[in-house]
Amino acid sequence: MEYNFTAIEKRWQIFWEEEGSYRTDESSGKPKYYILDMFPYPSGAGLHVGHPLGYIASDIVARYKRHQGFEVLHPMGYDAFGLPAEQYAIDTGNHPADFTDKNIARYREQLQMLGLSFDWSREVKTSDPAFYKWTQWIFIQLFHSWYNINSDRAEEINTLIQEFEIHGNENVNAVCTPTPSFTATAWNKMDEQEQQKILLNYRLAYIGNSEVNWCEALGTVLANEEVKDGVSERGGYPVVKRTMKQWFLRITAYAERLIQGLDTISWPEAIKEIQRNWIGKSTGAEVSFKIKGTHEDALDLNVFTTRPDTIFGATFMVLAPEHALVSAITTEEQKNVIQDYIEQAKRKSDRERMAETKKISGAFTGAYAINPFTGTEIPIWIADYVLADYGKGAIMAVPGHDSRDWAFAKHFNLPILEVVKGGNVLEASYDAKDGELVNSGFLNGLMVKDAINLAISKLEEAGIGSKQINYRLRDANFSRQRYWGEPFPIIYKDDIPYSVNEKELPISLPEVSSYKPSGSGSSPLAALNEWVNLPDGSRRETNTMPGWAGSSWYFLRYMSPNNNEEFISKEREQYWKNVDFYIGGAEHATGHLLYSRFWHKFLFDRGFVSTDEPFKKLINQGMIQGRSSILYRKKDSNTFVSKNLISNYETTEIRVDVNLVENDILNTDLFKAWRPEFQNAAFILEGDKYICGAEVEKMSKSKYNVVTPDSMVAKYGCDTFRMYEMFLGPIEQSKPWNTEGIDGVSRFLKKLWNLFFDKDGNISLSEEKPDADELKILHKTIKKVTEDIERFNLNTCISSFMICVNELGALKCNKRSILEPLIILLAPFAPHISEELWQQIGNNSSINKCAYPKHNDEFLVESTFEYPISINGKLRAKLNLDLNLNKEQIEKAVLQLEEVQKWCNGNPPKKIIVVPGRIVNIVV
RNA sequence: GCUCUGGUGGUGGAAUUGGUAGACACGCAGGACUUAAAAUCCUGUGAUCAUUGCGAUCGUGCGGGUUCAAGUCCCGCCCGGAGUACCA
Repeated sequence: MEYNFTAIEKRWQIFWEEEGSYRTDESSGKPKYYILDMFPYPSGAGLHVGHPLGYIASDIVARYKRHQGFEVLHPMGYDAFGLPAEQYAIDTGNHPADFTDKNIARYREQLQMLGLSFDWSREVKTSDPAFYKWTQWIFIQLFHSWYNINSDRAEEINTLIQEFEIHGNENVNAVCTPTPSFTATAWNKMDEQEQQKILLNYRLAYIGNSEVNWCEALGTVLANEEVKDGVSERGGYPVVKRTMKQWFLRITAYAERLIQGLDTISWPEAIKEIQRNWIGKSTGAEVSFKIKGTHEDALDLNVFTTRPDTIFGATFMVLAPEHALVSAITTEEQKNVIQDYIEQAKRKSDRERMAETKKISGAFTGAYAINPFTGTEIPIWIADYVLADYGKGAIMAVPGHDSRDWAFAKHFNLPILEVVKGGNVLEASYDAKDGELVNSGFLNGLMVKDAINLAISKLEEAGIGSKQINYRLRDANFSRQRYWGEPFPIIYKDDIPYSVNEKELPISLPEVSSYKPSGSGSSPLAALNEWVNLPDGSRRETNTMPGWAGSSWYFLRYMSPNNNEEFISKEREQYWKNVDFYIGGAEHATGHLLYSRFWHKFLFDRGFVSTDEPFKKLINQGMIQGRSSILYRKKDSNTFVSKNLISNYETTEIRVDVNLVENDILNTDLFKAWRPEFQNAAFILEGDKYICGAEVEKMSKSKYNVVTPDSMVAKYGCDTFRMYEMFLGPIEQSKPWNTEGIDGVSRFLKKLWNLFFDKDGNISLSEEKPDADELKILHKTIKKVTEDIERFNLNTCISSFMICVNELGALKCNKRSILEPLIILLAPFAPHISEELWQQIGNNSSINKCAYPKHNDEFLVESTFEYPISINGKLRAKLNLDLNLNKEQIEKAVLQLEEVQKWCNGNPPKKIIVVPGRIVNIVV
């Protein structure tokens, strides 16, 4: 019987579907295992061969865990809100939902074709009102919460209101927008509007009037994570800073816990490091400087520094141009200079500012600060190398020990002072935190570390400074001026935001006539007068939520996807807890993976979930790149020159569809038919072949290098395709797609198939007892495959299967006792062929229900070992010896070898190292 | 610049605790079967030299070191990929 993969795969996919093989059942009483793939955005292009890499890997683990007796949650769904659908809607006038649903249908079809064991009954999409009802609900919880530093967690806003009513805000220790202090009496006297304004300073979802990333081309603001190199991540349009009223989420409240939590989860070190850097914790001190000529209680200049030890070396101060004190301290003579500089800085876009980082610029305010320890007067400058929104927006410049300050000092001819020994401050700044303090009064003679501590305690004693920790992380901008996103569950009364009643959820996305952003900074929803303006005079929030809102919690929804009463069923949450194993790309390191952790910690604080990290283990699959095929066109002609002949001609390169090329040889007939302009193409061949060039680059339509899983499955079957994707190499590594090697896997499955059939094509298994060799082959494979799945080395599993089948083939083994466990072992990797063979050999229930085979060490015991004999560390001979021999016996046997005698040349060996069961090394 | 990664045959890759470098595949070459091709099977395949046989030397980005023994550990460099970028 032929191995007809098309028929086999279809048959079992229908069977599993009908049988409900992959339905998850929380009542099974088994231990749970939650394995998750990252939420795909269903793009119009569908899947290419790179996408399924992670899906296949997670599917193998899911199936393996089921065989191991776990109840497995392995769901799939769609991050369905997003810009491409909206852009399509703007361009065509069609509803983005239609476009999205069409794409989802295509995605699902492709995923099902791969035999992935998802529980499709749990499929979710973020654009479904039944889903975003709960995204809006979580937002309301954020709105109704504040972060209490004393209890170090988020609490319901009522606990804050109660505190205000009794003690005012004097004892409140919260992560909040700076708020003047008030007493209980004052609070109780305030009217509703005043109280709400104050509460907004404390809420975890709040409205801020601050600088945002405005992207004119997209007509919306973007989060820091959505801006790369001064342009939008999607589309690459310029982004400028602009002050707007926006919703923010107070993620900064969780900065420390987001760092600490990294130590408790099993993630790639690289991703953890990216998150640590993104959060950007730095420890130092806040120091307050008096300004010359102002009174005691007048303006102080506060700075943040990580090097309080170098305070004696501070020879000037620098403020950000936007700093609040600038206008107050600037002297009459310097007013114009400063004004000009501020204007000039304002005009620069982020991009220009970045491009000009090497250019040094600044202006002198005319004012002086007083060094609290020396009394020295220090000139105060402004410069755009100091950022307004980091630290205090002001620094004490120590040119001797900070390279940026040094460059600034050189440029403006300011004094440079050495206060830490170790470098030559006339040549370059000495930034290392290592060395002895000099020229520094009471710090002299101390090493940097001790000096930092002493400086801080002196500052604290004098009441002019304290230890301080700063984070680079900013609160997350949560408003988008877009149509295709979740509407906010917020209405305004007299400009004060209130959450809508939870019973009114979901606030559905209304129909609009135009999907275009208004451009003035409001969304298409703002044009819907009837929707916006409510009968009682209040009005709705018209922004929508960003793309990452739904993806920050979707993995919880899979646990109880149809629950209409709660965002997550309590008992289901108790069972599944969090994701055991998460697989996806590394590109979400500072977006999705950080926001999800933030939301999860928040939900944990508020008692809605019982774990404080969402994803216990994370693996990043590598990218599969495209391998483009290149033709060389003779200049100004329709003649194409084969690759190795191009040095004789002047040629230009063009890319050709990789589907017209096999093993780098162009099918010239297909090429002529590809496009009308190539109909009469001529070729200069090598022999009778046209050899193409190749380049590795991103897989994309425009490069004609897209290979789809559909074409691979049609040609080789999905079992072969699945195994080949795994065989390519370690899952984490990026590599170019190359179809050539797939034949090896295809041959392997045919060889396996043939083990089950006699030469007339009839199924034929022997019931004979297996011999020691056969058992060894099987159990060696079981051991290796099991260990490798546990380590997630799926590529070497495939090699082991190949070795096993090759060895059994050589023995012509067709014994049931060997082949039956083998196909169970293989079932997670190639489920269809395994199920087919399983049922052909007389089993009636699905192979999916079988327990995974366990290896038995007894069958693996060897009695002899072929020792590699090296002389001076180089392999010279081999010798088969009994493993029971002791060191002396081995030594004796080895010395008698002719080869050894030859190398010894009559002299006794200097030294012999014998590692029993491993190696013998002789030093001569 | 800083941080993280990686560098092994013609190609994808293996070597899990310092112990036979190149498993397993692809490709290539030769052979068998065939009228022929495809498919299948067998043999060979790191490089150089020697080839009548034995063999010898080199070899995991480069240069050092530790060790009986280094792809693996240590020190210093080079190159690629990713992240980040005036973060005080």
